[in-house]
Amino acid sequence: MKADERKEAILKCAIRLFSNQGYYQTHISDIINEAQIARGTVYQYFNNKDDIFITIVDTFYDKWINMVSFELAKIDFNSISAKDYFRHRIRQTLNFFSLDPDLCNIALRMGIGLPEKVSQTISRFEKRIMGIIADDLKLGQQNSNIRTTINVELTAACLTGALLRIAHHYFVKKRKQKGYTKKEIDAITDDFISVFISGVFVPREEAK
Amino acid sequence: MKADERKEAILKCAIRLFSNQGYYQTHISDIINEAQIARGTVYQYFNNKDDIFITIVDTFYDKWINMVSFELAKIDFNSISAKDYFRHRIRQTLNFFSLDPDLCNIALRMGIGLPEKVSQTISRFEKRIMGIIADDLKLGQQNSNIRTTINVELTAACLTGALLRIAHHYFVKKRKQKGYTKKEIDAITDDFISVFISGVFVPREEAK
Amino acid sequence: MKADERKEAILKCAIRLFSNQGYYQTHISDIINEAQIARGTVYQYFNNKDDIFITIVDTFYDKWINMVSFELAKIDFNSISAKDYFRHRIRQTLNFFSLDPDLCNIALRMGIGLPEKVSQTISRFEKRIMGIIADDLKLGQQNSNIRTTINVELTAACLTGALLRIAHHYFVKKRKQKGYTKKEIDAITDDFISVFISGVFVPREEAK
Amino acid sequence: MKADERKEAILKCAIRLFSNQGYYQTHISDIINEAQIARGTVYQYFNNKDDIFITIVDTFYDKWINMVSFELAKIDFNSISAKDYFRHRIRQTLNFFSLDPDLCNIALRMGIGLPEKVSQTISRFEKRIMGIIADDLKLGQQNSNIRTTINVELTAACLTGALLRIAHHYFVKKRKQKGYTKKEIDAITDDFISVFISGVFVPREEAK
DNA sequence: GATGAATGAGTCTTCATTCAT
DNA sequence: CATGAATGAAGACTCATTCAT
Repeated sequence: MKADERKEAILKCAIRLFSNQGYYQTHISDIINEAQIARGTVYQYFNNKDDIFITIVDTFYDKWINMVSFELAKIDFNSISAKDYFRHRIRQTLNFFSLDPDLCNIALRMGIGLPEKVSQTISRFEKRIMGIIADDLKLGQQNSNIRTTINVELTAACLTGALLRIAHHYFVKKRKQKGYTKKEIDAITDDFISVFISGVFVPREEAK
Repeated sequence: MKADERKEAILKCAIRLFSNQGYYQTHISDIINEAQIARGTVYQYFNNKDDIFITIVDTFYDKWINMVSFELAKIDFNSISAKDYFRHRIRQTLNFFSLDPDLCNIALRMGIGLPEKVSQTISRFEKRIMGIIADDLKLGQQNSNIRTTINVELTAACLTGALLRIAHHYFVKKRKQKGYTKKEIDAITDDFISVFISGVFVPREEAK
Repeated sequence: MKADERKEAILKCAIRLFSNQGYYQTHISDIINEAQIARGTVYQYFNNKDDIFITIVDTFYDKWINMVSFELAKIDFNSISAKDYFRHRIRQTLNFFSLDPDLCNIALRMGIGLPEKVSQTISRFEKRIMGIIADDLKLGQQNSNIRTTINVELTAACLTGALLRIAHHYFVKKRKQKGYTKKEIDAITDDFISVFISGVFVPREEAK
Repeated sequence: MKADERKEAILKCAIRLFSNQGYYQTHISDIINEAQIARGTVYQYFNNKDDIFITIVDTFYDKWINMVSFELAKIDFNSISAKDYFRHRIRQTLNFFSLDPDLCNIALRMGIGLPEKVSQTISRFEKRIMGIIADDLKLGQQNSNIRTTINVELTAACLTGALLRIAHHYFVKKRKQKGYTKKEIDAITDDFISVFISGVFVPREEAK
């Protein structure tokens, strides 16, 4: 097996294990059993256990950033309404999380108590999500699509919390063998938006 | 020192440590250093490390249940509007979390990767919160205060996620030396409600 | 067993093992087998393997420094000849080394390739010996007892090399069950002095 | 690259590494990085790590033996004085050591704690040096050039200890970029001889 | 009850060596 | 011959738990 494939195989096993058992209860022994390799082989591809974990979260993070940036580039800001824009954002993120329940679980549910460096990668991820939502809210306020009376910090946290929880709820706890269909994700997105829409957006008549 | 006081002292130290360092990175050595007691003494009050942790979360859980039940008993359901009822619920929960940032942190941010029995106490806690919110939503639907068109499960998850995140955001990450005042909590509550209210409740005119 | 006794017992075993097998080939397992204790017990008294080794060398070093300083205080510099002074110095050092062949071996024969911190304690020891010899030589030159024509640096290195090798030769390689007698050490000292004396000191007639 | 050159290249790198880091802290990985070859290639030229180390020391030993024997053959024993004979011996040895500081370091400073077979090659080297010095002393005694009263064993140990330490002191610790000149080595030799000569040899008047 | 010395199963990590390509 | 992926025995260190005093 080539180096890249082997590294990928190790990561694949590690993702499943970290998701199911968490950082501390996933041992190198588990990984080598799962991947059917020798103990030393792991250390040919990763410096240590932390390195494996960080690689996983960082890769997931990078993919998400790419997805978000790419989708933004495709949007025609003249023809899309603020509501549709938000719906699009929410849908894409949910869609992304839905693609890999294990990665979703690792990224969203790893709490405190991890080694310092590991912990940082997790919190960076969550901070970034919330930061982007806050920026979007401010942008919407400038364009008079978002009420200027809302507490942006709190609203961003609400949206983040709700979003991450929805993701975890459906894609981890209620995971489906074959994943969620596009239709199902759209339905979740619509329900999500219908909860927030009136509270966040100014009524249609008042918007430009 | 009497037995009860000693046990309480150990728990107090353990709460701070578990909150700051998490389950795995909090060692019995840390606890005995902090509590200024001998190693063996811990095992006269607790069976093992898990027992300490579970005692902490369970105590917190029981307090919350008591608070919720007690507050419910005081409400005059004839004179309170659905909106005010929800506002009240949210405010009480936030208030409760705000009382002990360490307990709040332990309860809300301990992810997966804990020993099985420990993990259960955490998820039981979160399930219960979401269950109560879902029940409240259904009750509201029966009383025509909550739109029958909403996805109850999802909305409950949204509210739970937003709620837990807000709690963590303000009471753990942005914790204040002297805790939050009643006024500040009210402000957070109002902001929280204003985000959700129109999306969740039917417009006032249509309600009875 | 009390803490001090236990620590002493561990050190005693470690000294013998380090002397016989060197740093790298002495394993914690060897020490616990020899000392009849559990693995963890070692780590109650020492941070790690390095700590054990450094403790041994540092203790030996401190003893030597004390001996050297103490002996110096007892000397009557008015009545002692330079030759006798040197003989005294040599005898004391040889006497000291002869007391514990294992410590002698550890201190004198541990070469390069040890962990940085460990390596430092060894080289500190050797540097100190050579420094004291160089100081003695300079003092002798000021008092016209030592030829001013000698290369002090080189001569100090010669004396150090010869002294340490003699110590190792007799007290480690040709070690005796019951140690060397005072008489035997005196004989070695005299032989040692007789090799160097005429080459180092100015002839008696020319000295004051 | 031809086989011989390749083997030589590996040894060259290994010498530098063993000298700087010692036996245990020099890993096969270090050698292959330094030599820019593949891991397996090392094992086509050497059986194992010990084999590399032993090859290095043995080669150095053989060179030294050749040098010593060759030099001995050139000496006209009728015209050379005992003092000049010793000076010649010392100069040649110092000269030899000065040629390769790394080999000098490996041969002179590798202490105990090496694998059995490795340890033997080192001690063989040192024993041989001391043996030759002892033989020279005895020869000198037969020719009445060396005092018959000296303790030959001790004196040989002194000379060996001093000689090796001088070599290490100047050629390793105070090594020079371009090596030592013949003139500098002569100076060291003269200083060395002047320390020992009068103490070892019978006064000139008494010699034949 | 309180103590703290002792325990040892359990983990991560290292690194010389092998062998199929 | 050269390569480098794979191996796995071996070693240091951790830490919750026990128990004699």
